[in-house]
Amino acid sequence: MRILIADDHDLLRDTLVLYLETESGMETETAATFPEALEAVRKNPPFDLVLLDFSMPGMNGLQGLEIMSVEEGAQRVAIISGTASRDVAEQVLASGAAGFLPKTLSAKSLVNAVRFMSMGEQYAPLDFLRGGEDRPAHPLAEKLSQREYEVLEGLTQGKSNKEIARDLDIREPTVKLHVKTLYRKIGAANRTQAAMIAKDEGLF
Amino acid sequence: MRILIADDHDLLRDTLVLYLETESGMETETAATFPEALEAVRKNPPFDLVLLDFSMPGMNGLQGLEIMSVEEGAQRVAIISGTASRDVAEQVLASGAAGFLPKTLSAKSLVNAVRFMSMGEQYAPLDFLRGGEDRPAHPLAEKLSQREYEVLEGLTQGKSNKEIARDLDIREPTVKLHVKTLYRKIGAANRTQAAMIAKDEGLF
DNA sequence: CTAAATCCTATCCATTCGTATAGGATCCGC
DNA sequence: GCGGATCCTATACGAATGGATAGGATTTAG
Repeated sequence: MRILIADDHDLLRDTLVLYLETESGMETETAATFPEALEAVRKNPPFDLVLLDFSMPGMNGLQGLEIMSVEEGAQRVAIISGTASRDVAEQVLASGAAGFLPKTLSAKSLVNAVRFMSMGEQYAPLDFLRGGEDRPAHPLAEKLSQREYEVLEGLTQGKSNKEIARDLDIREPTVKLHVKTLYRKIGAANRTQAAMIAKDEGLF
Repeated sequence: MRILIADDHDLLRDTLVLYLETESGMETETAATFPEALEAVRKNPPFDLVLLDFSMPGMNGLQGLEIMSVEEGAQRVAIISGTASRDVAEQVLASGAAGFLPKTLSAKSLVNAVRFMSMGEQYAPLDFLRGGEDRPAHPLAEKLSQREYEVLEGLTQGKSNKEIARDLDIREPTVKLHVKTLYRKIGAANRTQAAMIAKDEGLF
């Protein structure tokens, strides 16, 4: 089974390659950037599975996934990420990727996931997706109400109160109240700080 | 040599442990959160070196480093991070940590760095620090003037124009102009978007 | 040296943001 | 059913932000 691992973290790449080859006898190739990965797929196909880091040079988030997906030499493409949130994972899976692998996955689970995906299945850790379907389950997010959570998402996208109000179909004064109360809850002094905090906490 | 590896990415932990033990015969212990790491250090000392992930549950950035540094069982403490920037690295080193290890380091370099640090030296990859000493050298940052760069840093910290003006010792109207022009340069519509863009690009 | 470019400073004004305050709606446990 | 909690709505106002415009200082190219 041939696998291409594209990740700019040498540390992970080096150790993961060793693990996959010694523990499960897979044949691996590596790349540190998205262009390198593309080149590897074109020069040395085919790969049973291509693992792309969500945040590496040239990747540009979902864009890289789209490009790699149409390559002949890449039968299946999966995203691996250390920071991405549930929102991102859902977008990845909706784009038809073979799977989404957070780096909080154990090495053993990853091997199983790789096998699973190369058989044509779509993989994602259930607890990762379930985590937010009903409730945020995040240390910070769980203090916020549903509305406040939605408003905070708007803040992280740099939207104005008016835009958020339109998107959520509520009045602007209401948005302003939610904004103010969520500042208190997360300890922000203004909207920029709120957005940065949410980002640091890995929300959205 | 006993090493404690604290990182919430199981994938890295599993593979790194295997690597360190088989390739260089080090004795490792692991933790997935900062509290776990603290417990390990107290229950099972001493460790020659403690590696702390900069962003893991309970870590709180530099705060975790300070706490761990005063522990008896942790002779030396180093920070490991996949996303932190040069600014953070400098703060870490200034706090008296044994070293700063980006995850872009190769596995081989990491082993060398671990040995180096356990001998009492302070380690940091030179190219990582040098990268921004004279010039930003960043695709996005190099379009900005020095002042605009400094103002943008203030934005990412959620400061008001007035605060930024005070910190840089310039007038507030000037800050407002820099803010406006840097919006144009980086394609932001407001300060929150500017901050998020800078964050995404890994500045600061 | 002159001219262009870049940066710092400044003023004016419309819009947005942040906060306080308050009434009404809904859902819950008791 | 009746508090109590939570959420949505609204008004009002001072503070901060975003944009337009313009003059002066400094640097760089020719």
